Amino acid sequence: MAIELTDLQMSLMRVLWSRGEAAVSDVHESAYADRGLALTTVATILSRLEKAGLVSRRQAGRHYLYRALVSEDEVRRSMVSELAERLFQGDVTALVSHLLDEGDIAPGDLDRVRRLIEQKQQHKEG
Amino acid sequence: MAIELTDLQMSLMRVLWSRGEAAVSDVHESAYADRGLALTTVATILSRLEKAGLVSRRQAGRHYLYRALVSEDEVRRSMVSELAERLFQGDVTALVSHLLDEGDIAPGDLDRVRRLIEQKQQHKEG
DNA sequence: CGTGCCGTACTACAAATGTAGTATAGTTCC
DNA sequence: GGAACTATACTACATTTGTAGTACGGCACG
Repeated sequence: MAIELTDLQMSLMRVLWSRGEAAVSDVHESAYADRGLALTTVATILSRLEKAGLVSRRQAGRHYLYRALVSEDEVRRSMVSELAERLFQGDVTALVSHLLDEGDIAPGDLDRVRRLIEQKQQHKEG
Repeated sequence: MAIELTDLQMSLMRVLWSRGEAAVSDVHESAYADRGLALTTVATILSRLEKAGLVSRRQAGRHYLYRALVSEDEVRRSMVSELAERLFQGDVTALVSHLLDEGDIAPGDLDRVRRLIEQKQQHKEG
């Protein structure tokens, strides 16, 4: 169940997530902007992802349409918890603390996060 | 500056972080508990880490003593921000939200986190 | 009907990683 | 001094990933 995607794989998956279904050339055009990838490179990655069971494809005319088999949220869950495991021995709270400490969060956002927590706590109580 | 360590590398680094300096055999004994690694495997990883500039070593009698050149916190910062980049396009607040949403945080810890934020906000104000 | 284009399949290759065996050099104990 | 032991160095190999070239098959247009 542990999903680990690299930057490159993520950038292609993102296209599939946003489009639902996409041909190799579609993915290529979207991902090409970021990185100067050859079309065959995109095709290779997509077939590898298919072999790995992360995407499926169906014939549509003469080309294939690819579709993600895992949701972005699943991937996020999996990868974040892998990271928490790797860096904080699974202590998610420690990860949150780390994030708060690092100061990568703007003061305004800190407030937003606090309200998020309060909301969450009221749900529990309610 | 982007540091990316795999599980295996992390488990060896952790030994170095906790001991300060350690011989291959020390690292092996500590990491062996987790995974049934051969001593030469540990040696290989350590020399690769040295080549990568993440650890240094000095002769001590007939063996080497290894020492980490990057701190655990540096590694955490780097890897967490890589992940935030990869999964949330760098939006750290989104990562925090995700963590709060996933419910992997015990209610009590949620409280702890909230207090942490309040503290942090008072520091800013003060 | 032939030719060219489009898209996929197959092949290739270097770097990194997990994993470990073998060779070698120095030390220490009879 | 020789034998055994110990720790490191070197070599090896499969797998994954990034990256792309080439070959091949089918549809479309003239």
